[in-house]
Amino acid sequence: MSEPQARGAAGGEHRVTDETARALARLGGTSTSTRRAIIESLLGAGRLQSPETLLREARARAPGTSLATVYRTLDRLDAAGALKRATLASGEIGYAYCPSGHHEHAICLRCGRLQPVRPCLISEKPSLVGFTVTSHVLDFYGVCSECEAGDEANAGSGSSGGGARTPAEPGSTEAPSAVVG
Amino acid sequence: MSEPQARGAAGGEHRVTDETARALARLGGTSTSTRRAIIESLLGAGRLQSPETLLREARARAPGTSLATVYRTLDRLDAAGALKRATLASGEIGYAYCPSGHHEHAICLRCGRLQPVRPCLISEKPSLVGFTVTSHVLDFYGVCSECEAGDEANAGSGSSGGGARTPAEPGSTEAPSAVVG
DNA sequence: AAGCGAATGCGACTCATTCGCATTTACACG
DNA sequence: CGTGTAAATGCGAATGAGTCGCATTCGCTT
Repeated sequence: MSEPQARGAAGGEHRVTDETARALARLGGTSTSTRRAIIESLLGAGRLQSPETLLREARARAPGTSLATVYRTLDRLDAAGALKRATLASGEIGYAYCPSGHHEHAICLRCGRLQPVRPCLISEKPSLVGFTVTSHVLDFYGVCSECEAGDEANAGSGSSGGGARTPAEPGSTEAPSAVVG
Repeated sequence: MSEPQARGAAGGEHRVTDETARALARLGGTSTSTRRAIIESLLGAGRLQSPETLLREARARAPGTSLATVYRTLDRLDAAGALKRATLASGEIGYAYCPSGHHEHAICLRCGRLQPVRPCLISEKPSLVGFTVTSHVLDFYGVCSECEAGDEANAGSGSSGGGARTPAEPGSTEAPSAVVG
């Protein structure tokens, strides 16, 4: 649900634009206003977002944008190995842009916030007999401090058990994108 | 497309049965023949399998099994944190059972073979400010030696080396040949 | 300014996954 | 060793994310 509590991008204006250009370039092909709108929505969020949300935000920048194009753009990003996809605790599927093949993140299953893990924890390949590693994904699932705070604030009124829903069970079905190098 | 392959397990018969019982217990609730059939199909594979394949194999053991129940069983396994789900290179979605919350694997994107990484590379949580980690997933994607061998065997006739994008047969159930482990 | 191929919007379509409900099964109890 | 009851199942319909085909529009090149 969710209103994304617009996070003021304090100070990063220029950098965001820069990153947008880079992402746009990654897509290959021509650079259209629709694509820019989608990329900007993706980058501005800093979290996993549903295609619907992405569409809404993209339309704010480029009216008339269609859901199909949102998916097409995500596909291209995925082909470039720059897309993160995960299923949140709510069941919603979220997408996010992740630059430069960095695929180690901390993911808040409540709000979808995405935080890169630095430095890379897996810098060298493990010794796997009979297996050629081409890429890896390391995800830490959990709850960010803001969501946790909201939790406590809500505790005591109404649904107490609701909080314990299905938060962090390990088996969340996340789907890796085939990140082909 | 697939060979139900008479399960003449030459060695781990007993261990498989044991593991099956454990998995069955994990599901909670009652222990039905349908569930056992599904679990056995899941365990016998040692790789990511599509729900359709799972259904076919389960039916060989318990005729009349329905796809809905396959999904229901997978759901329970997921809730218990014992399910691995991934999309293979062919686009097929595969499911596999992974015991005891171990979530570090080497995954062959061609054939879906799953190989646990041991010992756990991530034994302790990283220091992530403002984030409570509840679980993690570490996957190494690549190609297993068998698929690679099949590749070379096929190479030479046909397109030039660039290829590689040729989608291998979806869900090719090739002959198992030990080694994994 | 004109030409051309890539990109897009729209709506129909696919297909994995889920649901509702009547029926069957597993297990507890007497 | 029958019986009762809640859980589990099968079936087919329903849902919904994601894709496709095609006519139109847009970006870039000349």
